[in-house]
Amino acid sequence: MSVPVPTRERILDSSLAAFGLRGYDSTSLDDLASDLGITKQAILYHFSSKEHLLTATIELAVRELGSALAGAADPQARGFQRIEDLVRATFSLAARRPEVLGLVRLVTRQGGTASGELASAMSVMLGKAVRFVETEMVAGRFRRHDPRMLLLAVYSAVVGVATEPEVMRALGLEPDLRSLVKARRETIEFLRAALIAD
Amino acid sequence: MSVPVPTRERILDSSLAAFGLRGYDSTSLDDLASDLGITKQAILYHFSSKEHLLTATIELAVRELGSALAGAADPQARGFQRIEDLVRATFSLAARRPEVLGLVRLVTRQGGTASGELASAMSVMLGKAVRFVETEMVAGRFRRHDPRMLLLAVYSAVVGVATEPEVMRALGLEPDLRSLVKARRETIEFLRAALIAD
DNA sequence: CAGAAAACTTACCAAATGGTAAGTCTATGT
DNA sequence: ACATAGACTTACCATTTGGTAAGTTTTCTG
Repeated sequence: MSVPVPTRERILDSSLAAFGLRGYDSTSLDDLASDLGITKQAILYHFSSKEHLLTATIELAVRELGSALAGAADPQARGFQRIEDLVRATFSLAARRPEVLGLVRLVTRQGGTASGELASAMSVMLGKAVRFVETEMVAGRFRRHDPRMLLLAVYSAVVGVATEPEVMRALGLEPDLRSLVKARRETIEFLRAALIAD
Repeated sequence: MSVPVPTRERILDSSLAAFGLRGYDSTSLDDLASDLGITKQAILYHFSSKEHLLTATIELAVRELGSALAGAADPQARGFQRIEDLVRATFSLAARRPEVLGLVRLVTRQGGTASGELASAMSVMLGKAVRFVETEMVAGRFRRHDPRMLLLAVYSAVVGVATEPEVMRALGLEPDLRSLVKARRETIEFLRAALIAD
């Protein structure tokens, strides 16, 4: 027998999916409630306002993102292997739970009140990444660039490829699993070419 | 004396800025109207519904995007120079009119009814780009990749860098003009490293 | 200058939305 | 058995939203 999932968690799951895939303003509490088979007031019982729900949802997304990336980042790995691990983890997350990256993107774009936590969480992750990339450059394993700009480009390329199915369609590629696998491989090759000094 | 701008165009300008920067659902017709100092019904006089307004706004964005890129793409240019021209044009557009790329992104992400025209316009542009990249690869001026995947990565990297100020902030970079210029230069170097076979 | 079309505004309206207040049901501890 | 607290639902409510209907003013045209 499966343990029943507490309503609070079910609400957070649903709102992560809805906010991440469709947007905050496009998702009404009534929509969420009827998806879950409860009433809007049940949501407001657990989260005192829609904005509080968004805050809690962002916290959940930060946890999911953090654990997805932390699980992939072997601190022993050096050079391009570590980048590849992270890219794979990001693509895996994009395939399994596209809403997580969608919400990250939503929040990073809109700024907003509730984004403080995500912003600081990202700052921490990116700070580590900057130091790693710098070390690799000093060691001569990566081409020399501005580490922050490099990461911005890498971040954009990976998240973009992983989360823009419509652009894939415009390119005549169906955004199915096989194409995503191919996109991942190509993205990794692309990054390898950009990063590795011959 | 300056010629007065027709209301219809002023509405389109405002809605392009609002839809592109804040999103469709987050922008009410009343908001747009009061920004323009007219009533909501004046908007509905020119555009029979909010969705029609979105359609017309997308058409405007497509025109702006098309002319910005067409102006940059010298058909004589070969090899990486042409990529560089396009990247410069994209960054210039992102700095001058961030809402255009914002709207493109909004539409490519959400799909939606009104996206048909943008999707087909993008298909045309991307189709040309694919053929160009293929030619360059055959001529040995670019590294061999899947051209579509390569373009997806390039598109994502450029649009991402050009339109995600919050990620720049998380990296400790202020999204001002100087940083944008630097981001442009680094992005071009990044792409050059990825594309050019030594 | 008449009048008709274009470009609006004022006045509404129904539905949706976030939120409040109060009640109901159920489990639990005493 | 009973009070109590948690987890809801039913019943509302004020505001916002996209949209309609009916005027009113401006502009063009014959």
